[in-house]
Amino acid sequence: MRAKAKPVPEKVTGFFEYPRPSVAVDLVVFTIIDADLKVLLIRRGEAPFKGSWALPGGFLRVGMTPKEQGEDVDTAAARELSEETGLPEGSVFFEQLYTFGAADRDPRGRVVTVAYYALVRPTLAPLVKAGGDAAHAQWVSTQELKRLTLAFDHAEILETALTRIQGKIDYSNIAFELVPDSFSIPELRAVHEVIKGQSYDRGNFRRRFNRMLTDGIIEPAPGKRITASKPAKVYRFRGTRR
Amino acid sequence: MRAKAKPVPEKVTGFFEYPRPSVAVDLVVFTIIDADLKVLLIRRGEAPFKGSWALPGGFLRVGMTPKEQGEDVDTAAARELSEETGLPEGSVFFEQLYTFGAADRDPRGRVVTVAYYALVRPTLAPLVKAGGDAAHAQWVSTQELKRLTLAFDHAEILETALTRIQGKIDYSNIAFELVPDSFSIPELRAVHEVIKGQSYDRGNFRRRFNRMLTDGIIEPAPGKRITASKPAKVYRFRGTRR
DNA sequence: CCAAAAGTGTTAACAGTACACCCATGG
DNA sequence: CCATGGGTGTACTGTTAACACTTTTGG
Repeated sequence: MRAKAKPVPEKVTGFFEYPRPSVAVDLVVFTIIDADLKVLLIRRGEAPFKGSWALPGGFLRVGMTPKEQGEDVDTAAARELSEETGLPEGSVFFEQLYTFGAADRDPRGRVVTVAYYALVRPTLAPLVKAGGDAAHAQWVSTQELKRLTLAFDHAEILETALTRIQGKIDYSNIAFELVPDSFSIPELRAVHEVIKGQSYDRGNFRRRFNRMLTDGIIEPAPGKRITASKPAKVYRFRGTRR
Repeated sequence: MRAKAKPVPEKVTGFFEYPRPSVAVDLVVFTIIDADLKVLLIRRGEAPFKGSWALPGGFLRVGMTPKEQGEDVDTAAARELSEETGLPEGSVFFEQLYTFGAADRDPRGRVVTVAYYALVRPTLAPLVKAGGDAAHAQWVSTQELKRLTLAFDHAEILETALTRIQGKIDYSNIAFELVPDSFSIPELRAVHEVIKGQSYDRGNFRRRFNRMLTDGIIEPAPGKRITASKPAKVYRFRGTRR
């Protein structure tokens, strides 16, 4: 059912003649501060939804000519992520989440948004508000978030992101994106607990961890964690450090 | 060369003034015929990639006014799916896959495509070519597909879809979308084997299946399968029959 | 030495794997 | 009655889960 509908000029299907939607990129940026899962939100300064919280994001930059067609959607996400957090590109893990395309999701006009989620290491999280464009961005706890009303369909996007990371933490390495470069087993366990909203048995978690050790996914790191009690050994993740 | 964007009424952020990409929907439609996983492909009739195989798809219909903003992206996928297969809407399972947004993925201009995958019951598969617009659509085996060159980035999209269903079949119910309404255990096992490209032990697969029985996910159905040997009992999936 | 949190050990239930064997049917 | 493929049983192994116990630190 391509361009059958329309009379077609030579060679080109003619799809340029149809109205096109705007394409946006929205970001669900997570971090963990004080053993609490937080999301980066901005306060909207303009209508619609003026004054309410929203996910950071922006529009895809599109070129005018076939030669210069603008940026990749992934590139746009990386750019926005860097702009909104003030952190250098490449320092934060991110991944495409889902595309939201309800016709009426933006009252201003037709906007299809490609949502991404990102995980900021707690080491970097405090630096975020220093960024230029990010002056209005804030870390909001996912706890108090239930009481807030978000702009557009951003509540749904956020819910999708939460579900995604809750699912992926069990079979992927995303948990390592939420701890410092070297970390103790209890620290990693705390990350799992915060994200899943449940507690894990110390011993059993440790055994799972040990399998990763023998599999070479993680390795011992120098140093210890100074706590109020017995100090914990620290480890390092031996994986793709983008 | 393309329609300059529209002037914008007051109050609006002005994103309408920027050039916008076209948004397409592409479909990876799977079925199983003769114990072989097949994908629905079309032969392109126009440049670019004239004559080569491509995924079915089409452009998102976008309205011109804030009141009439066109169809949801999901709706567009459902519509395309119905048009390309000739099957009624709602008869085929489909789900969003991933959004492909490389700037140069279409030489004609900027096109961001939201890819979906769909699973057609083998009962319906033979009816597909009867559909009006689908006269040029064909089921192609995923085996011989490796030897073909697909248009645009469709090879990558297809690969992503394959990986997705191979992953999901283990923890979801998508396998039931590739068998008739009533099916035997060996038939279901064949689906798993075709998709994963490996064989499963009869007895062990049966045990897994039995757990679903006691969990009430499936239930016995009337009838038997007539084979060249001992007839198999048939079952029914008690789930969302979209 | 005592509280607190790291780290170890033990056991039972369950799920995955491999494989041997029985059963119903068509030819 | 035999080949074929459905259906069952069993023994081994690894994983999960619950929980008790030991060790090392700071105060």
